[in-house]
Amino acid sequence: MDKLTLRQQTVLGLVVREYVSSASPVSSRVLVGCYGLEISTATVRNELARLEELGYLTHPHTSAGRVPTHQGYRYFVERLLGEVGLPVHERRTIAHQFHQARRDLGQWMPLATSVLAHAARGAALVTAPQAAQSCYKHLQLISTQGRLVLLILVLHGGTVKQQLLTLAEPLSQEALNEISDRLNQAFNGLAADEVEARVNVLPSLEADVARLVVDIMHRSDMHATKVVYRDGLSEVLEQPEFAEGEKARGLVRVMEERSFLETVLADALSPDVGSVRVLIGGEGRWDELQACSLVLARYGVVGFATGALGVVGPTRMLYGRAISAVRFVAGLLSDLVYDMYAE
Amino acid sequence: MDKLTLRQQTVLGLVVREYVSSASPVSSRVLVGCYGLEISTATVRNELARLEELGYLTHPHTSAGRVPTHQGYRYFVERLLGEVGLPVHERRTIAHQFHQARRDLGQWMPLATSVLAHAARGAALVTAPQAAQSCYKHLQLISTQGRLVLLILVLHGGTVKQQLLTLAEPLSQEALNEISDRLNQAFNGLAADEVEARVNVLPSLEADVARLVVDIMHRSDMHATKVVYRDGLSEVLEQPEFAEGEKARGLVRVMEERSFLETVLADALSPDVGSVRVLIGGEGRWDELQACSLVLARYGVVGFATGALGVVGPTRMLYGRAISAVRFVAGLLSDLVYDMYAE
DNA sequence: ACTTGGCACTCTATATATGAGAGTGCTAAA
DNA sequence: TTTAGCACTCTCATATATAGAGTGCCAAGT
Repeated sequence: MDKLTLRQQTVLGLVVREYVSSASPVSSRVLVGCYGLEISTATVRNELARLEELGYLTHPHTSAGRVPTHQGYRYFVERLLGEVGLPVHERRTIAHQFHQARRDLGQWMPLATSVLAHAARGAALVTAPQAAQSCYKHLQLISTQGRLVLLILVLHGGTVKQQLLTLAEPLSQEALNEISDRLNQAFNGLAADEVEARVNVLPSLEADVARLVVDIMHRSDMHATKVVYRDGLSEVLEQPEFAEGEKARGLVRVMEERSFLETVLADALSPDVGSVRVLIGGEGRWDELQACSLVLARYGVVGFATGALGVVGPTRMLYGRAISAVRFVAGLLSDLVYDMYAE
Repeated sequence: MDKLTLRQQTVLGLVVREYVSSASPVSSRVLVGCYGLEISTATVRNELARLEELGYLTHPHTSAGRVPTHQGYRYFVERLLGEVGLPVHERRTIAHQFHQARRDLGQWMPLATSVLAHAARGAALVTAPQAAQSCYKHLQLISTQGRLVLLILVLHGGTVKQQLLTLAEPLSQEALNEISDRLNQAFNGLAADEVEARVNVLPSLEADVARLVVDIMHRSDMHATKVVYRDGLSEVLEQPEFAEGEKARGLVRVMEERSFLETVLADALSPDVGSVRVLIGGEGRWDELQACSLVLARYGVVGFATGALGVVGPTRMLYGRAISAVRFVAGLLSDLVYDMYAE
């Protein structure tokens, strides 16, 4: 695979960079003209032809310049890109935005999504952190009207679940408080199964509530990664590859189809935190992503809670930017998760 | 405005219906052929010309059929549409879906959005209910690590706010529980200002927490209607008016721009619950919506909490469907708000 | 053996012309 | 007031010509 000569690597790198920035097939002339190669266009053409034979480039048609293939992008990302980072001033701006919003948990996910989209110049996807195992923290029953009661369940890590339940007969808020207190005493820090094991020793009403709690916790654990936050789609649609209506529609469909995104994330994401995965053109597994690349990472603390985030763009994407943006935002979110879960 | 003869009304109605279903300009021939009018094409042409003079129809070009103008759609919606309702089996399906999810508060908004999008055949927007005035219900402080504490605040109506705070020195979970209990005793059922008035009589630590609570409640009250849930965008992009890339992009931009949608909702929405507003082609006020119509309604219980919901589609939209879907879903959500807020 | 200038060749994109078809507007008669 | 008839206009699809871009390859040079 690494049979490319140094000059071929240079040429391939230049083709990718030029195509990414210009969006039109790259000719031998601009390669020599704009990048000061010390060789003639004919030589470049020979190299281009060789790179095409090897599968790194293609031709839209006979008299057009070269365009990278998926294999070409992959080689570029893995061997030519080198270590990249977001510019310092951009890192600072982002860190500042997060600092401003740091107290308000409700803002973190939307902010992360929006920031990621802008920094990476693509569409951003972020899922909320998902605990490895739900762990009971606090419960509160709140009377609304008649027999209808609102159950607020706080899990370890700050996840909040809201659920309605209907009592056999109305109870005062005081009575509900007492039940809440007793359950909090009994269940503090327990996992779903441990709560379940203690259900039977409780009086019937409390047992009912506890069963509901177990149910909520189980559901919360089973939930596959669920895509929640999206932003920056219109930025991607500005790209010429989506100028045609049908292409644009395809992308929007993909971005709206939660179950599809979940599958892709689950399939493509490495289980460990910190490493960034690049998925180019669907990697032959997802036709819908033929024209797209994804840059994905997991964030959080393995064993406690993790979430996923990623950037979607055309295959002709600013990989350097996207990768460093994903890495940076993942780091910020991991810090938050660490703060929330560490004891 | 109501100077149209009965026959003109019939013709206008047919043109709108036919154009909505076929998406191509309507000729006098199909009008007579498909709808069994007892008059000749020439007569129809005269009526069409008259309707065009009056501003209800236009011509894309000399030899094309007629297309409704915004004014034409408005007349249709206000005087020709009549009372419409969703088919019974559809109502039943939707009611069933809501019934299934009725206990899980977290599901209501996404479900409402998705259901609305499908029923109305358009893109749906739904905002979470916003209390007229925040009212303290319950607070819980949860220790995470060191001096970092998670504050969970439940407001009347079930809204939950999560916030981080940093203590001057670490406290045990037991100590935090005691503080929570004391504040809950003191503040139960109070509004933000009332909480604020009692801050000074508290010991310093509790006063700090209380000030934060006041801050959260104030922020929650100030928040303008905030668009949160969106679905069905790709359904709208299937429509031929968005086949061209630039048109599609425009729509996506509009749907992604929260602040814009907030403005439109705030401006166009009537303050009372129950009435459905139809906004056609931006009504001259919003150029970005030139090609779109919105069907909007407020839901909830005035004085307690209300939210907004709406459908976005091309001006050539199924107004009857959209209006009845919006009305129906608004009713379901209003019931939920009623359950949550009524005492 | 590699590099390079030169040139024929291919394919796209753009502009232009042409004809069929759709649908109207108008006129004159019922 | 309605209607049949017909000329007129405009679009859309198809065909054709042309300019330009860029390659592939050959033959000569290093």
